[in-house]
Amino acid sequence: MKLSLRGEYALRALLVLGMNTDKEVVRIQTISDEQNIPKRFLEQILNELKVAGILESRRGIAGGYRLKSAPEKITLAEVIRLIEGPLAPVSCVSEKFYEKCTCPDEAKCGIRSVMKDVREAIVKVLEQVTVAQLCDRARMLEGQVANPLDYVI
Amino acid sequence: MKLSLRGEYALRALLVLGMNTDKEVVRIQTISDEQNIPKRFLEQILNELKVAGILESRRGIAGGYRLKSAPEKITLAEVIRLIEGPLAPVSCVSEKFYEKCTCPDEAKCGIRSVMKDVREAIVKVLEQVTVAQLCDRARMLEGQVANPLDYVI
DNA sequence: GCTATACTCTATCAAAACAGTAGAGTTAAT
DNA sequence: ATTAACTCTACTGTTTTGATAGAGTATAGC
Ligand code: FES
Ligand code: FES
Repeated sequence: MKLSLRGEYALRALLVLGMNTDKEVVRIQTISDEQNIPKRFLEQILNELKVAGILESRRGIAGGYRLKSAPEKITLAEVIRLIEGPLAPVSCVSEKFYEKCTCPDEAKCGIRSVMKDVREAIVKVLEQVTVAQLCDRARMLEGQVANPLDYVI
Repeated sequence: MKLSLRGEYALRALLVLGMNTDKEVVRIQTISDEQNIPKRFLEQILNELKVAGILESRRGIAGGYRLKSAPEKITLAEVIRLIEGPLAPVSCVSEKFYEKCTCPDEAKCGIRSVMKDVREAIVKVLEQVTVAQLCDRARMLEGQVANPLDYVI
């Protein structure tokens, strides 16, 4: 049930980019330093996110990456699906990456029934949370109030 | 976020054993046939479940496996934790298998905050569902009413 | 006691996934 | 022109996964 490091790195990079939407672009080196991610490995991941249309880049000496669309538009679910594949614990309950499994009868499978619930629980969280919210949480944890409205009774 | 085949096989074997609590024991061969699981692979898995105290076995010509405790006592969470390890998507939010990750500051990590929610969602399902309930679902899907009480208004 | 059959234990193995490294190439600001 | 950044493709070592193999041990039934 684990996320690969590749996936974790992708999310952590997006967090950095989300925190720096004021800047034109952020360099790979900066993200790499800030998050302890091997630079050459991170290059691949960011490029993959770019090809997928989540990031855009500028090349050359003042180059770097930035989010292509608003941080509110990018859900963690889509990022993880892109990097990792299915969110579902077994492929036979996956919506986007369905594959039938070796069970004799999918329609009567108790495991499948439970795993559907698990998938739904996971998806519910990850499709709701956007990069913007990820950043809000990070700001909150740093003691900076992200949104004062949260504290109005 | 995927379960390995090993874990899936374990659950499917437990489903069969749960459906056959009336019998003294069930042979590996029977489970293997019923669920399309490679027999020699399944042997290892069942033995692992036995060593962990979830199953018990009888050897010899009338041998086989059965659940050691009541199907209501065995949760899917404990089985998956045994076979697969952590339920959490990243190790830094795992309760039973905690390991710190490469993030610069765990306490201020937005990813970690979200992944905690995901872990909780997964655990909520898998710690609630027992082998008994797994069997109920399977019976339900087969059109047999598992428990007539469910239909009393 | 013998035998057939089932579980037990350890080892091995091929293929895939994972995590990372390397190098040559392209772009663009100065 | 230079330099510092992204780009693209390939490779490599390690670990995990999904098995398979073989020798050994227990037991029911004759
Ligand atoms: S686990 Fe996929 S159908 Fe049974
Ligand atoms: S993901 Fe583990 S602390 Fe950031």
